[in-house]
Amino acid sequence: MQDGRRVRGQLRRVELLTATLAVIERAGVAGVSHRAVAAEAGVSVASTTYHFASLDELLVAALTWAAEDLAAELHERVNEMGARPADELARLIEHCLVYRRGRTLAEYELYLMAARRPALREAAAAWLEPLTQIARNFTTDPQKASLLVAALDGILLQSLIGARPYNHNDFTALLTHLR
Amino acid sequence: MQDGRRVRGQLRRVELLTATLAVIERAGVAGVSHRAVAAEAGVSVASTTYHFASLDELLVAALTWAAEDLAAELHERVNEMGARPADELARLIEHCLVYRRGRTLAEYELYLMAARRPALREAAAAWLEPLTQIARNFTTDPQKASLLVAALDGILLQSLIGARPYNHNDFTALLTHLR
DNA sequence: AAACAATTAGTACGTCTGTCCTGTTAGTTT
DNA sequence: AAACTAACAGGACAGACGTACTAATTGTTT
Repeated sequence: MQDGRRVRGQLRRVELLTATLAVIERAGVAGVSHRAVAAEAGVSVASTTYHFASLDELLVAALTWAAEDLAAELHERVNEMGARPADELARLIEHCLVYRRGRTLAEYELYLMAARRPALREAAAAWLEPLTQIARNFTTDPQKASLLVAALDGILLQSLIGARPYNHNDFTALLTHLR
Repeated sequence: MQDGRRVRGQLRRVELLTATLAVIERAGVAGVSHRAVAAEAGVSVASTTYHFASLDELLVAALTWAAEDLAAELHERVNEMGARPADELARLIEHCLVYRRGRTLAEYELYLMAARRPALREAAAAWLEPLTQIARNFTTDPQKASLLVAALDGILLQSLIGARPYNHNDFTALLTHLR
């Protein structure tokens, strides 16, 4: 049988990771500290240092965890996507930019972290995997698919920053060039 | 006539901004502190706090300054670009990813900062302006042009992270879909 | 029940941080 | 020359930080 202490520990580990994501949504990666995360989770500081010896370890874990989480969510959406992919793809982007805006921004901040740590390349690449799958669902041409993945990244980024507001019709119009 | 003290002050201001960019290239935005910047510039701490009262002010100034700097450089390249735009565009991207890799990464970190401060939206948008111009040089269709701008952002980002290595031929092949 | 292990709480230490304050230098104006 | 001011240096302060250490708590094994 499972050790009850360990399952509780794993639960708290997840609590700490979600708390970390919450902190990042609110204050950015810069706002992450053992104390801030502990406060967010309603937990003692020692508990965070127990599960994640260093801050770096915490951030790395948060990145990989967020990547898995996003992959799982996107995977669901991929399965539901069939009839009118352009419209549904647009709705997905809108979802990321409106209802999940903070989370998406947090993901991009973590995403960029990977550029400085080779150990995270794999996790960051996994991030793109479900997107690539969606793209291949949209068009069979592999070149157009990878172009679409890049464009999705760019559109999300630019809209997050507010340099270019998101517009549903504009976006679906763009997609017609990639069928 | 100009005040000699002020012109020296402005020079030091620029020195501090380039030092800030250098620190960001080396250690990321997270590594920026008054002391780190002062050390990089070989200057006393008080000098940085004199020119930029708060750290935030320093980062904001660094962002807008970097944006202007990049815009100026891209503007030059736009003028030289004529004969074979696809190839030259690919060379530009390669330039950003190889010879200017650290700087490009720094720019993206600052770029993302704008998402949390509405005051920076304008500066971030200015960042896209020369890119847009290049895109319109490449194709007359405005939709394809904005698609290209987004794709450029995505490709740069993904290559910086190392999730997708840059390949010259692949890239020029992608561009054919956007003529 | 007793020995043990996983987890949590409280706390303390040294370091680095942002920022302010005081004095000093150098250039400008009158 | 004297008053003034922009620019700079050095230092000091309180606070937040990462992290290690010790004890207490809780669950498991024997």
